[in-house]
Amino acid sequence: MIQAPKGTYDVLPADQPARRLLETHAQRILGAAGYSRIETPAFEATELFARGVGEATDIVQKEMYSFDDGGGRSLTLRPEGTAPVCRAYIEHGMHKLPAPVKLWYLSSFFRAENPQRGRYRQFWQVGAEVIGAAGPEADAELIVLLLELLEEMGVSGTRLRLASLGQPETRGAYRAELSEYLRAHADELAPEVRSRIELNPMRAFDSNDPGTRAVMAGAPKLIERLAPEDAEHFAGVRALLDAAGVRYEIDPTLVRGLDYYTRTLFEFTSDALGAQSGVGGGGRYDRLIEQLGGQATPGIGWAAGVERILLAAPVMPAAAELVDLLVTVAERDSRPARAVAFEIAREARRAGLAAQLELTGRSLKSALKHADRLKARYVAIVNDADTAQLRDMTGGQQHELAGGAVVAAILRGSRL
RNA sequence: GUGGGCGUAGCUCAGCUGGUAGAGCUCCUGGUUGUGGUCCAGGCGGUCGUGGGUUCGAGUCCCAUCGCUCACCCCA
Repeated sequence: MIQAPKGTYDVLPADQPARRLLETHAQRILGAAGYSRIETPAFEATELFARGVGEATDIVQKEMYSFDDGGGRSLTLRPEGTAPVCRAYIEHGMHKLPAPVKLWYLSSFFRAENPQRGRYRQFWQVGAEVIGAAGPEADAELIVLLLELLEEMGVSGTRLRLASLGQPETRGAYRAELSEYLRAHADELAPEVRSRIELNPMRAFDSNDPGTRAVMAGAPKLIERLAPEDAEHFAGVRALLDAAGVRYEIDPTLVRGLDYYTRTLFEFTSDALGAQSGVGGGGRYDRLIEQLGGQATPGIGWAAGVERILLAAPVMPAAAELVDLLVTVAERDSRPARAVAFEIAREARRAGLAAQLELTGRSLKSALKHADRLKARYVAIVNDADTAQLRDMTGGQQHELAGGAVVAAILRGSRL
């Protein structure tokens, strides 16, 4: 049996209402704040991600679906949304639009990871980007919008973690300082932490090992090393969030797997999820546009995982679709009756009714049973070319009328 | 890439220490000489993930393999 590829899944009809709700909320919340929807290609030049996301990141190193386009160019199924949006911003000269440019998207992304709860190889993200605004208001606004979306969806047990990374130079210097500190205390660290000192020293902050924790308590924090302007920007963001009554915690150990972040970094987690507890997060990327060949332009954005939001949100009962009319025939083999039934269904739809034609040739008993399950209000049973029975399924009353009068009778009957 | 758990009808599952497959739901037909929602009866539907092995005999034991799932890692 051919199955969906590992880490992918079918969005079945029963799954649609919850997704549609998310899309509706995103459209309303972001649209009201002046964000326009954008859709970029599912694949891009590999170089876009190598340069944008960063050569050294896990995403670029081992998680990209890359392929040759047949002409010697390397393309990659997009693993994230910010770099493509920035590429589109540059390509279409959006810097000439009134700043800032505010965009949102709801798209699927691809990463070659081992799947688990809340983590797929093709997954969906809703994301928002503000390009061309450097002040802390943009940061705070974006955070508040994501919070509103999560609240609107009923995502439970959320926490907001906040940090500032400063500038890449600050971060580089800090990283060297931290590595040096860890090396000096190497014999007190857990082996797996020790082996990652050069690779990812920040992970040492997450360790549960007692010895490591003791060492980390005295370790230098990036937030303490921020340049004055960056510290001021961060204080500005915090002041706005405080004033808005948004609860958050400062987490100096917050790390994200993309190299382009500067200054503000944030992440919402939910304890309703499994190991993949992040529902959405983002940060500022003031160097990215320039790095991709545009004019130096500040930017900030977030992305939230659709699957994770849905996992952490209450399950939606599938609302039954309304069916006004099911059209069937009294005698399965009557061709004239079938022709009239076809015409009645068509006429009903043109009149704005939700009308279905019985298509499988079931017995009349079965057709009525079917209508009952569909929650159809009326069933039209076509006798022959001229007459039909119109049955009201709520009460069971039924009367005979001309086939051409069925739709009019329903419209009369359902008028309130 | 690594580790744990699990793979029996479309779905949810049963099948004791090995004796050559079952239930409920769904679906279809009939009970109603065309008329639903309850009820009753019948029917459709399974190479027991796959391939080897042990055995007179394997869904049941052993090995391998594939898939799903959770976790590590990382992230949405």
